[in-house]
Amino acid sequence: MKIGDLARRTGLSAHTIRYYERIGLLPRAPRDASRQRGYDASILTWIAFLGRLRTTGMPIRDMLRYTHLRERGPGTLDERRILLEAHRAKVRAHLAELQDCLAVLDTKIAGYAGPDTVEMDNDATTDQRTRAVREGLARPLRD
Amino acid sequence: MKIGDLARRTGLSAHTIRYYERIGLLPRAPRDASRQRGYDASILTWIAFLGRLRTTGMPIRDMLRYTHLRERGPGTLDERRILLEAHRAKVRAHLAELQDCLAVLDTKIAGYAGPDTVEMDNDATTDQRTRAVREGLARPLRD
DNA sequence: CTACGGGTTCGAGCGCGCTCTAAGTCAAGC
DNA sequence: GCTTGACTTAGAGCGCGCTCGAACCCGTAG
Repeated sequence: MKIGDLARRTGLSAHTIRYYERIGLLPRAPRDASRQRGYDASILTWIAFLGRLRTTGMPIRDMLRYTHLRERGPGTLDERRILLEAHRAKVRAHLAELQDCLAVLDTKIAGYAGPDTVEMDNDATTDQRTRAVREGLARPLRD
Repeated sequence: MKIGDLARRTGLSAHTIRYYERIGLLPRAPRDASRQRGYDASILTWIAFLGRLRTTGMPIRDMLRYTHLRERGPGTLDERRILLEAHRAKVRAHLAELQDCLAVLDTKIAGYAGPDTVEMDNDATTDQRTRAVREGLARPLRD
């Protein structure tokens, strides 16, 4: 598989793939007679995994740490697990935070849609009234 | 309230608060006799709301759009609602994606922890053996 | 033979969201 | 009066993760 094919199959650009190789996220691909990279299908799973790490907000420097541990072989399993566990904790925390923000957003949007409107400056996150609204103690306001 | 107090109370730096004012996310604060900004407690709720938008990944340019609509008054309520609804949809999608990634991460960590550590195919430059393992032709190795 | 659509390298540039520097003003405390 | 420290401005700089440009090399189709 050439770099263009890989790009199409991963959604990364060829530029990005070369960049990942340059910084060490991807192993140096073997070149053919005209110095072009040739990829094995196995790279797809690794790229997909990197994608998960990226999606969950892992900085490249941490992906590199993981990658380098992996290259050092089975002696680094514990370290890798620890690294992933730490990352998982961050992802969970972020998830919780997002869910919280989403609840606020829901409340606010519900306020906009409310049948009765009092024009007030209430662009708050969780002020008294918003909390009351969420608990069904008051009707939403628009702002 | 002066900018330093506001910084302490919001977790933003004074630099960032000035920056937000400069770009229009925060209204121009009234200055005192020595040109220093004086804040009213009401700014806290607005900053908290901006924080929610930021946490949920809204780019500054969209926060600006919202801010400007808000400044134009009640005639923009519909537009604001639409903007927030669109944002909410993105947040929900992102949340789902994160949950999916988290599940993968859980599986992978479980793989590392097991007494028989199974070679997971998302952590591999999938070599011959790994492919064989996947097809049940060989026993798993640690990598 | 030539044009074209890939690929290669190296290094510069970009968009984002801050973050900091420099040079100055001001008010309070010793 | 002097020091300290928080504030002011305009504007430069930074870290991240790409993204692109320039100049060149190949192999194949017309």
